[in-house]
Amino acid sequence: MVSEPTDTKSKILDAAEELFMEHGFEATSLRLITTAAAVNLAAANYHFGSKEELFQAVLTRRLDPMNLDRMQLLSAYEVASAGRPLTCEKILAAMFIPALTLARNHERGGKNFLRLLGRAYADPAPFIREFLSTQYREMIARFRAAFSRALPNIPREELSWRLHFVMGALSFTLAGADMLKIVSQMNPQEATNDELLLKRLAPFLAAGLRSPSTLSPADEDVHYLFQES
Amino acid sequence: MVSEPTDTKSKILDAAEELFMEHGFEATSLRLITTAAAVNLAAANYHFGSKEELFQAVLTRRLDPMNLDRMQLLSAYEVASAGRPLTCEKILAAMFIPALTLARNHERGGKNFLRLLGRAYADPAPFIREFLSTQYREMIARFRAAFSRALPNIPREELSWRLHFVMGALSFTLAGADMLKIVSQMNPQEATNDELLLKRLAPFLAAGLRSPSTLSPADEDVHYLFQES
DNA sequence: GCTCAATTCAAACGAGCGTTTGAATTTGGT
DNA sequence: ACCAAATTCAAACGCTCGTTTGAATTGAGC
Repeated sequence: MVSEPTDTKSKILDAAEELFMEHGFEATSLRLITTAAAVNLAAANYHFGSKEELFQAVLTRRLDPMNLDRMQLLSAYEVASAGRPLTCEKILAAMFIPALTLARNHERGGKNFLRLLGRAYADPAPFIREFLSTQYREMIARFRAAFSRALPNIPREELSWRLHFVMGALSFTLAGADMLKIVSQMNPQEATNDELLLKRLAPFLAAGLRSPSTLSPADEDVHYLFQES
Repeated sequence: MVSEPTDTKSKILDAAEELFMEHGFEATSLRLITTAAAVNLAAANYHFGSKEELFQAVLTRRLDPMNLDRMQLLSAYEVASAGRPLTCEKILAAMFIPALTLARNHERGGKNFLRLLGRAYADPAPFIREFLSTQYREMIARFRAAFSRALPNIPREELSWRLHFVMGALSFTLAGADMLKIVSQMNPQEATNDELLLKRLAPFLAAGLRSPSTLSPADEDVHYLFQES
């Protein structure tokens, strides 16, 4: 049993995390948050300044440690490999394990936060996009360099696309199992098993990352997507 | 030059499509839409009933024909293959080509709509999720069956996951190139070239789809993601 | 040219929003 | 015990929202 927070600031953050996840940024009012947190409405503005700053605080609280963990884990793998390039699976593990740890450690807020994060990726609000951009820049740069060493035959440009696809599949997957109800009648027990989910996602993405670059030798010759019959 | 619509209903749909794409559902007001469309505020409720119904009308207008095209294209490929299972690339082409056609045909609204659609996937509003779920159910079922024939060695369950990842990477990619600015300093000319984008995405996803199923023989034996050193 | 339904319009409704205010209360140092 | 800073609180401010209303305008059929 996780002990409930006692200070106003944490109570607001916890309630905001859950409600932002459930309804999105725009559709979640400060009155809804402060009522759920059992604090006064003005406390939100007093402690965080504005609704936007509260949202950023919700993200920062868990995102900063997670991305730090990712980079430290990647560094540890690189040290252990003694100069040899890492496998794609290893690099993906450095991305996924901190996310899994987050999902498990804070049983109350962990999964909620990952869903919130996945949805924030697709939010059109400029302040959200700028915030995420700066939060991720350093981590993405580190992982891009690692993938570049792991896949020396993939041109930089194509690797950028593939890293983009990886982030897409990951965030979409973390954003929630709702789409699963469309795609399949998934076993609900398994659908909530994040570890198994990422164990399926990692090999899928590793295979895509390793696939030979079709565009680098002669971009203009690749028309198989539109071939006839 | 595409001729501007003259009737009120189309003017509202066009303005709503662009503004919903730019700001999201909650953050876009009917006043903003009707002002941009140069029509009276009440016209939105008169023609569409409510803001939610207007949003659904925006999606339906292009989504229904696109998904019909996808299914017809898949059927055409299946007929042409004369009973032999299709390749993953072929099935993915049946998913992607109608999206590309949409992006190119309506030069004004095409790309806007795809970005709107990609963002709608991640919108937490229940009415949006239910709407998309019913809109996609038939198409997803058809493509799942096609992939199942193309990949007989992948267990049904794992194929559901992989189809989920495909939808994730696709919708994330369609939702906009904003994340690309994080992932890389992408060539902006290329970043807006949807055809080339999907020509990079399709091989990436096909490789992931074809990768051997690691979990089917003995689920509990796969711990490589957490192996030491 | 009249009729009647369809459409457009300006105006308003009630509600909820983020934020601010200023007083009341609590807290921690001396 | 006292003071000053930090925090909580009820109330309100100004604003925008989606929706509704009822009259004005349009337009096709007879």
